[in-house]
Amino acid sequence: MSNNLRIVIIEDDEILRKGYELLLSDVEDFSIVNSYGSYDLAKKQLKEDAPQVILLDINMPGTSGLQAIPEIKKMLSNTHIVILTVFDSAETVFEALNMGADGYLTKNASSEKIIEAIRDVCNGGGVMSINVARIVMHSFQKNLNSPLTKRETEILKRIAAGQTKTQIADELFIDQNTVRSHVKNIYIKLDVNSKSEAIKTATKNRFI
Amino acid sequence: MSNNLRIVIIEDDEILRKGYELLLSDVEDFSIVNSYGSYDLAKKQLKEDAPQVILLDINMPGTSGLQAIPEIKKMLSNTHIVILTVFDSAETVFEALNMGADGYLTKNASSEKIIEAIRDVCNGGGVMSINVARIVMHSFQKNLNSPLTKRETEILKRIAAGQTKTQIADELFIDQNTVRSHVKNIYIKLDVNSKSEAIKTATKNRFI
DNA sequence: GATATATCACCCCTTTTGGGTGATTTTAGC
DNA sequence: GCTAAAATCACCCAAAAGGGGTGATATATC
Repeated sequence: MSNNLRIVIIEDDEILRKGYELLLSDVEDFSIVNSYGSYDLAKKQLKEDAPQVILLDINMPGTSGLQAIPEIKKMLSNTHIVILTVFDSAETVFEALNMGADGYLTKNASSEKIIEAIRDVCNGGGVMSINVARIVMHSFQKNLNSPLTKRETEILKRIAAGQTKTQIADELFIDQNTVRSHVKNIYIKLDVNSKSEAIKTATKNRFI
Repeated sequence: MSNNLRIVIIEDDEILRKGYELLLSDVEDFSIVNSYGSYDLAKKQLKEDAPQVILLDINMPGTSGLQAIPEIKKMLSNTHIVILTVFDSAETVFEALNMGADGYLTKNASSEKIIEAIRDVCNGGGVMSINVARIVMHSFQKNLNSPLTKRETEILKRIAAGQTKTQIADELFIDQNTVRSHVKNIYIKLDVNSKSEAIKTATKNRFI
């Protein structure tokens, strides 16, 4: 009993919260030590709860789940956070991962997936449900209709990496003037007239 | 029969290739139209094969799977590519996704997963197996031990986005001298003395 | 053979950068 | 409440990089 996996649920929808509680307390080696309707309600007691895993909703009254992540991480550095939410925009996913979430499941995840995810994060894994993976994957796929040539793309990538034209010229074994020439063409094609604009436009359109 | 899902397998290991063939040809609405031991062997006939899905290995004699992706995409724009490989370094995964792969499975994926993945990509989804998801997730998680303060991180992010100190000062409503001051501290903390080095170091260590 | 791409050359001037040395005010941790 | 860290601003300097203009040439690619 004492070696059970300690779990806390933070979810404002009472039906869902009770549902998760029921589901997870049925698992032999899981212990639901507490469940809360918001992070604000949870935060004073989390230290005492000392959970290994927190199932965290994002959309909650008061402090949002995203804001809560760094606070939890600070307070309980060894606790794994699994986001369990309906939100699945690319921005939300990335922000959650950036904040330090160990997993991101959407609420249509099956019981087995949730249980599996809890075990996985405890073993140092990261977990995401398939539709989240889909979002992440798509956000990586380059725009195939880039107006930039191969060389121009190469150069713009390096500019985005902070390299100067001199460095780029050296590393590509071409003249600085050639780099300048490419950069000019890049600016024309992207309809910009500075480095930052070029990076912004190219990033937004996934040309690099 | 004519409405069957047309699949091509490109995999140099004959045992595996035959195994996949056997597995997938058992699925009612799947048709293995062809299978090849390398992309070089496949490329002349792929157009004729007109597959909806290609299962593609990465490590193959001749043209690698990664190099093959853009070629396939160009030749068969509506064909979905699912990488099926033992390689699962973050770089490889990202490169494959960047090249335009629609899925990335590792070879320990179960039969059901592979079949599910094939159906998923045909429905416009992206697919990744759990260990790949793990890699992707970890590569997103910021280094929590960054020596940089919040403000310094903010400023370095903007420098990485190609903004000049003037622009940064304007957008953050602070003086250019303040930005300069922060940048100097950033350089000291990262032990670098130029923009590009700072971006490189910070990116490598996931400080930004 | 025409068009796109990649390569290089020289002009101009303005902006940015990086280094140095300082100070003041907030903010945050103990 | 004290102390240290962080954030803010000021002014010096010279070198580097940036951006705009206008060209040429070779090599692909179609």
